[in-house]
Amino acid sequence: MPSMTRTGDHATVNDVAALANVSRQTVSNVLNAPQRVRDTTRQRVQAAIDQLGYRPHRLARNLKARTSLLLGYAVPPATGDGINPVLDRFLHDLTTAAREDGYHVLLFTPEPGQSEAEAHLDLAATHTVDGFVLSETNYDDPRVRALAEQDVPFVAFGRTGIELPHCWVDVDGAAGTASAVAHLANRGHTRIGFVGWPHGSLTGDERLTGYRRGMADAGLADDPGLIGRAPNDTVAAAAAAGALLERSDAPTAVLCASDLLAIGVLQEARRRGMRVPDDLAVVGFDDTPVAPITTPALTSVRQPLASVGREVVRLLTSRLAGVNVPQDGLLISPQLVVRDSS
Amino acid sequence: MPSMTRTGDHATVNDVAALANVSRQTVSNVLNAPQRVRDTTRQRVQAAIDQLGYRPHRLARNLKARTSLLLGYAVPPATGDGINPVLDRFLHDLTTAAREDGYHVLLFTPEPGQSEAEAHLDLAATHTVDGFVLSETNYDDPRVRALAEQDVPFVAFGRTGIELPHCWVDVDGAAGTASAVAHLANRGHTRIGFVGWPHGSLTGDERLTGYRRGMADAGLADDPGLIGRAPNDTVAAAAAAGALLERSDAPTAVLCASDLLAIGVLQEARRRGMRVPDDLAVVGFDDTPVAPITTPALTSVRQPLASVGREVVRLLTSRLAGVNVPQDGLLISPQLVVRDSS
DNA sequence: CCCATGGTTATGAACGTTCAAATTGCGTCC
DNA sequence: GGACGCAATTTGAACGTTCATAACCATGGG
Repeated sequence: MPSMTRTGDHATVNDVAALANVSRQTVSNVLNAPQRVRDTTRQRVQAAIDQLGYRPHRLARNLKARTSLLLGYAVPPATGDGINPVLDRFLHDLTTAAREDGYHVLLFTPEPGQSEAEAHLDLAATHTVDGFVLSETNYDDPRVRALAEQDVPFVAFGRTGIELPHCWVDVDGAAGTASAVAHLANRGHTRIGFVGWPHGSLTGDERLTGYRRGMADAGLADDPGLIGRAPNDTVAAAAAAGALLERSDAPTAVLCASDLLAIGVLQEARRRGMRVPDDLAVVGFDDTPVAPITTPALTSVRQPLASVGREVVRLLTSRLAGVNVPQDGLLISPQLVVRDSS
Repeated sequence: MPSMTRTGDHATVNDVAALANVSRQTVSNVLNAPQRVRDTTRQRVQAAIDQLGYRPHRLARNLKARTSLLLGYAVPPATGDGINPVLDRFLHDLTTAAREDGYHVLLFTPEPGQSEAEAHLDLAATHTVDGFVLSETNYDDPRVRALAEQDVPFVAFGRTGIELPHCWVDVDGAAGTASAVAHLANRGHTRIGFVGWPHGSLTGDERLTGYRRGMADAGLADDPGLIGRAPNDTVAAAAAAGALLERSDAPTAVLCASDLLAIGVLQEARRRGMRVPDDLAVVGFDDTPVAPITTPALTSVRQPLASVGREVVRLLTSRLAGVNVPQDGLLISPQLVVRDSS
């Protein structure tokens, strides 16, 4: 059995110092700068540490060091329907990357009646966290504006179009859709449709832009009649797909701005008795966990969330460590995962 | 424009005290016990607080109060395939409930080479968190054993079979599958199959138990030939379902231990040209976000994750506040969500 | 006139750690 | 042999807050 006793409350540097007959500072040095301590003393102190099961008190250490070693992340409000592409995998990667740099992740939500931006500023002002990771940004994101104005360290996963200098990391959605179009063109498709979100979403606009670029690159006509829009649910997507498929010059392939939209398109194809991919090829975006288990398995553009998480944390912790990080963006290319639907 | 200046570093109680011509303790009282301070003084201090934009320093306050006001949660390792039923929704509810009680959630993962249990003990010993929330427990969970032995406050979402006194909250999986069987029996099914996980999972065994109880309650025979087992992926589930459907006395309905298994069963049914629910009814478990978007939409047993999160946090914070919480369990009944597959 | 009273404010200490500077120990060089 | 240099260790102070206690100050009663 281990010698750890746990008499109730925990030992402090002073307890260790008393037991080892040294000063508290020497105990501190054994832990933080062992080369400053003579070997014989170090061993004596270490024995005392082991005997008492001493662990330094994080709050005390951090207060002195004026750092919390915490990165704040506002857990996004649950998006009623649909599969959140981010939370699932991203948080794990974020947490792991943070640990590698000596940080932990603090989750929070705004108080009732408090905006997201206010909640962030509040945690920064009280020194609860050292910096923030943002996700699911959009045009003119108020969080980015507020934090950038107040010089609070943060890195955003996603762009905002805001001119204030700030760090962001994003997946190159345009490159993703463009490569999906190229893939479909290679398969011989010449009429490739697109089902995207309504106007006003930066991510959505990016993905549409990439689609257009991909069409141009493949030498295909940019026909507005090939483009449908729907909010992010399957029913709306099915309706939008239906409208495209009604046309005399209906597309033989449909690229979607999300997996959820793609599932709606798959449902509409099945309803019409069309076989996928023979009669209609379908490609999604995000490569959510459902993509491999749709029927047929969905070809989708995979977001490299692990890389994003690592880069976001690396940029943020570098800045927190005083490194002069360039306050601009980093684009990471996604990768097309080809399955049975295309 | 606001008067907040942010000259760089933040103001402290001493700065406010100096500006308001009072002692630091009076400033503290204005914030924590306003009734002790004369109105005129209080207003003068408040004006100074506003002018300097003073916010108390969390670390300092918590060090003095000997509490971190953090609840630790180990973000579960990403389950390669499949949809994690927990992380998505549960974390949001957990965070919100924690905030209501004045706490935040701290995410972490074990260091390489460190067990989950060790990682928990480490954070407790360094006073990084005040307590833990566990999820995805199983028989004889080493985390529960370690934390209970060391008297570290925690509440588990899920049972473990461990005899040491400890708090847990769980969804009554047996009640869930039993009610699903009742539902299927009401629909006229007499041969109801079950596709569950391999032996050795407490959650899985519970759900099987409930299935058996439901069959007995409905006066149906407990036929081992109606029970299939598969690891939690669609391919294995399809194979298991195939085996059941090959039998001469094949089931007309199949209840599954998870939505993912149910999706595999749906795929197998489709492969065989069976119509759901007419030729085969299928019911899942967890009501993951994919359930509404399968074809046909999947009937599933919904876990009341919001309630679980609230209860878990309430129990934990009560214990942390010194309330003598009974160290035992709380079972919450899930609710069947009937959709098109049954 | 002095002291008790009770409300209000101020002071010292402490939470547990580490930084900066002071002190000790000890071999070495002139 | 004493001053010097260097390594090892100790001491005082500080991080920003709050607790416990002391001091202050009017007011009213004996």
